[in-house]
Amino acid sequence: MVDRNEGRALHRQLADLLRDQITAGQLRPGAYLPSETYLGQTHDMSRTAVRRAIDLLVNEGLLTKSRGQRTRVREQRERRVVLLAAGDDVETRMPTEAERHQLGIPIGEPVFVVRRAGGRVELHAGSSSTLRAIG
Amino acid sequence: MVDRNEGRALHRQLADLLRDQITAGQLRPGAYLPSETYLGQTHDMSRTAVRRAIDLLVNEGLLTKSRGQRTRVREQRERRVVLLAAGDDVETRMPTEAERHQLGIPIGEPVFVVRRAGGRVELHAGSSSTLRAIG
DNA sequence: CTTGATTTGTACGTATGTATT
DNA sequence: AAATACATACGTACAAATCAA
Repeated sequence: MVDRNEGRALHRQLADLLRDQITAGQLRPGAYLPSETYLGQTHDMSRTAVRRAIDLLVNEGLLTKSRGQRTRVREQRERRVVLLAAGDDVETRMPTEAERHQLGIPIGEPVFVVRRAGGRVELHAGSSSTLRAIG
Repeated sequence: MVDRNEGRALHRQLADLLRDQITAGQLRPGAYLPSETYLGQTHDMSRTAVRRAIDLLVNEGLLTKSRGQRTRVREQRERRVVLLAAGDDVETRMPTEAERHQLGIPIGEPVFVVRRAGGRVELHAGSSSTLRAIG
């Protein structure tokens, strides 16, 4: 329940509620969220605050939005296995805008940066890759 | 230059300008951004739009904010090396709120999820870890 | 195919609170 | 204590994409 006297920001409280519903499985991958307007009415807060709550979860990788469509719980993508040989290094970070569009990565999903022992650098979408060390 | 007739959202245009200045090295790690108010005046847009631009870059891991202080370009943290043995699997994702606070991870930084061949699962802050496969 | 309703996106303004300088 | 800077919260209006009749 969102409580104005709790001291925490309304949008953070709503984000927590929705996050809990997602992790508890009440909102399953692919499920549609209620509209921003409806969420605002039912939780007695402005659409602005609702949007900020949703944005938090989008950036955590839990939700996807697109204009005109309802917001949905993100579905796990099939993961390809990327093999790591001895000496390969890996970092992770958020993609640049350009990388996001090139690789088709949604907001809220990081990338792997793989530096092969030979020096070559590869970029892999984090949401659809699993690295496996094989030595 | 931000152009209202360009068709793209003002905050996206400003985010692009700032991102370019960061990647070009004109805004170096640790550097302070101008205040939201000043950016709004100089680019002729509302503070609201400026804040949305900055939020984009925070979620890309390029900026850090904290209340009362000016916004800064994020500095690279020292990276610890985490060794991967044959059979270890790695995924990457954004941390949950709880994980972010436990591990002291700023907004916009992903985590490594390392599944050891034995079955144990480790979490490593992406911004301060490099994985190295050793076989 | 067209229309109208729904839903998210952009943009502004205002006011107030809280933390830092 | 005062000024500065970011945070929260509301309201309004309109645009653009999608959906449903």
